[in-house]
Amino acid sequence: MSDREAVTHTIGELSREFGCTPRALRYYEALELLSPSRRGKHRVYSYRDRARLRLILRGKRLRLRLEEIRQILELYEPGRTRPQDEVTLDKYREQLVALEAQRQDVDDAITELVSACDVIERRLRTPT
Amino acid sequence: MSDREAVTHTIGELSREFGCTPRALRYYEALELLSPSRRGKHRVYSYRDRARLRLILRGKRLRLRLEEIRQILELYEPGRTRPQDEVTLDKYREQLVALEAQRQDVDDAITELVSACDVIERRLRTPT
DNA sequence: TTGCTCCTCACGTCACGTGAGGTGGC
DNA sequence: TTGCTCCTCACGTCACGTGAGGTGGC
Repeated sequence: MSDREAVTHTIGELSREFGCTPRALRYYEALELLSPSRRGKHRVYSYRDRARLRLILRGKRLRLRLEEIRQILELYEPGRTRPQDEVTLDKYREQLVALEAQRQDVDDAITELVSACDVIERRLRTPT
Repeated sequence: MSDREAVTHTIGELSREFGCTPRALRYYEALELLSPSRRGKHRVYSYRDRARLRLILRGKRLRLRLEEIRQILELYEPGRTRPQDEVTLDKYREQLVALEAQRQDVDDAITELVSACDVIERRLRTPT
């Protein structure tokens, strides 16, 4: 067993390292995204759990839903094969379409807000 | 009483016209964003209610929270005055900052997704 | 009588936040 | 004994979606 595999973490350590709350880690466990072992009642996170958490948070940055992240994690369990890569690629491309729509949305909102601000500013400048 | 003031709407008409569900209109009422009168138990929406709904949906396009929308609607009840305009302007500017952060977020996610797709595509092209 | 629209609960969704109350080892 | 970190419920948040079961007028 290499050193790397022997390293374990508490829930506090991991949440501090990745900037999330312990509650979030427990929630990921409830959704079966993580399954740390126990020492008594306390959770013990292995090197592999830590790697999975990194992937989970990456998925969140990509704005995937936890359920989608769970499916992707499942795919990468035994060893990568082409069909698994293709499934992941499909999910990513779908998400890309969704994100581009979202960007358009936000851009529209910004445009609308800027002109709304203009209207009010103009009104404030007109004498009473 | 002008024609315009005499026009009323059912919940079904309004939700169809604005592309939202009846449930949403009832929810806005529960939050006191709308307060239609009643004919028996049925809701009757006046011209003014309709105008408020338009403002609500505009706020949603601007990605404001319903509670914030409620505050803005309150400001415009009796007649506009400078302080009210200034409060609205402040809210809008805050929201603009939030939206710009969100756009950056989405852009980052898109960039990350595109390169994640690249990695997988490259792997798929390499022979087994 | 059948359809349609409307009504009021009230639970479900999503990703946690936030106490409450308790345990265990330094 | 005091602090600290951990634990398990379990309710709250936000903006509705989704039945369930019932009413009223054409």
